[in-house]
Amino acid sequence: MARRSGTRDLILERATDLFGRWGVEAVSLDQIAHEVGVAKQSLLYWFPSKDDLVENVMAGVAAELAVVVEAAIRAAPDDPLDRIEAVVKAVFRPAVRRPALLGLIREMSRLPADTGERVTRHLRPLADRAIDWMRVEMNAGRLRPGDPAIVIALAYATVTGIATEPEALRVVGWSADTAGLRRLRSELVGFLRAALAP
Amino acid sequence: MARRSGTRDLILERATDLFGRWGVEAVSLDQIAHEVGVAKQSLLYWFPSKDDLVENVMAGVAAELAVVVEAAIRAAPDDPLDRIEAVVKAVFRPAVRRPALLGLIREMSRLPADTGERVTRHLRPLADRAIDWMRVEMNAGRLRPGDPAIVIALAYATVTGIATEPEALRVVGWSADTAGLRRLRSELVGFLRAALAP
DNA sequence: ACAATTCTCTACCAATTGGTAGAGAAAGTG
DNA sequence: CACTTTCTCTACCAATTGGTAGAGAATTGT
Repeated sequence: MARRSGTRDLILERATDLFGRWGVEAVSLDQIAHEVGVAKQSLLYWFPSKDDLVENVMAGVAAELAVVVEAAIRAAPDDPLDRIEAVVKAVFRPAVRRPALLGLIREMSRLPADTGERVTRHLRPLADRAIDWMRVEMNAGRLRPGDPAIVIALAYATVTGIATEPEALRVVGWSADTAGLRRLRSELVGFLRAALAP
Repeated sequence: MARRSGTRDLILERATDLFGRWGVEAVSLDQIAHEVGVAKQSLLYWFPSKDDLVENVMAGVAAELAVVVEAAIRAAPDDPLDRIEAVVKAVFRPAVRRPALLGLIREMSRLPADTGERVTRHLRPLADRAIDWMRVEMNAGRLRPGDPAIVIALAYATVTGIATEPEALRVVGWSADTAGLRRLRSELVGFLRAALAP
């Protein structure tokens, strides 16, 4: 078995940040190796190709996100709007601390089709459960009725978009200090509550 | 003066699509030249460097978007929600026909800071007017009150996100046929109306 | 202590990158 | 016609890309 090397984890960590910030194609193996402080060939020892590295990074991100979301759901109250707020807040924290997290998910659409497909599979169960849940709540009249799948996608797009587009926020004159962050999160929650309330 | 060559326009057009779809870094000059059906050095005649090409592409996109939005606003009714719906519909059409359009705006955050800054300047007047307008409507009680700048950014993130993340939509099982598109647009409008209504 | 395994390295490679130099065609102008 | 401007090309180039080959440490189990 692997000696549980820290190198591997370090590579994954730095690669996640770099890929998420600049895009997969824009980041070279040399660059990652240099940031990790190791020779490029050590990367290629742990991940036999760049594609392989990318796939592992993606799987890691998907898994981390799934854990965060599931924990938030379990701990959240029953009211659907409160629950959504809990999930958003749970995702917001790691997303802001590490913009690469959500940025990476956007990278999926640029991956070769089969790699994207494989990563997608990690996310689909999560999405399916979210859709089922939303359908139930809509039918019970506790959420604004609509196509649950699309509404989930819209809510996701709002959260991901706002968390990964510092440029858009700069254009409207927003600043990234602590107060700004709090205001952003609170407006985001308010926006979603209004969009989803029955 | 330039002979008003069609080559230049063709290069801009193909480059816009390719940059928007795959990201600026991922697309090579050779690739663009090949798709245009011209030698790479002809690109470099019209645009002395890749950076220069990128900047022109960005400026073109910003200008096109500005025109579409302003036209929609001028033609729209007075009620703020109707007006927002008109803008969304106006943007949705070109965005779907040409996903690169909005995708490119996301690329801005990956550009070298000064290039991004310059492109940003084309968009800022548009954003400023949108914010002022939204503040007025909020104060008049015709839109849900909040921080107008952030709310604009949130609405923008929703529209851009949903129009540029086919992957997210695929995960929730959405299909890109005509009926799917209509449903998507209608859900998007409903979502925004609910989010912004007073 | 010893051999096997695990890990990281230097040295190299073909292909591709953005970009330069400059020749030659095509068109407009006197 | 000659002459200038506008445009596209072939031929290169240094730097960087992802990746291979294989030597040499470090660590492990026996």
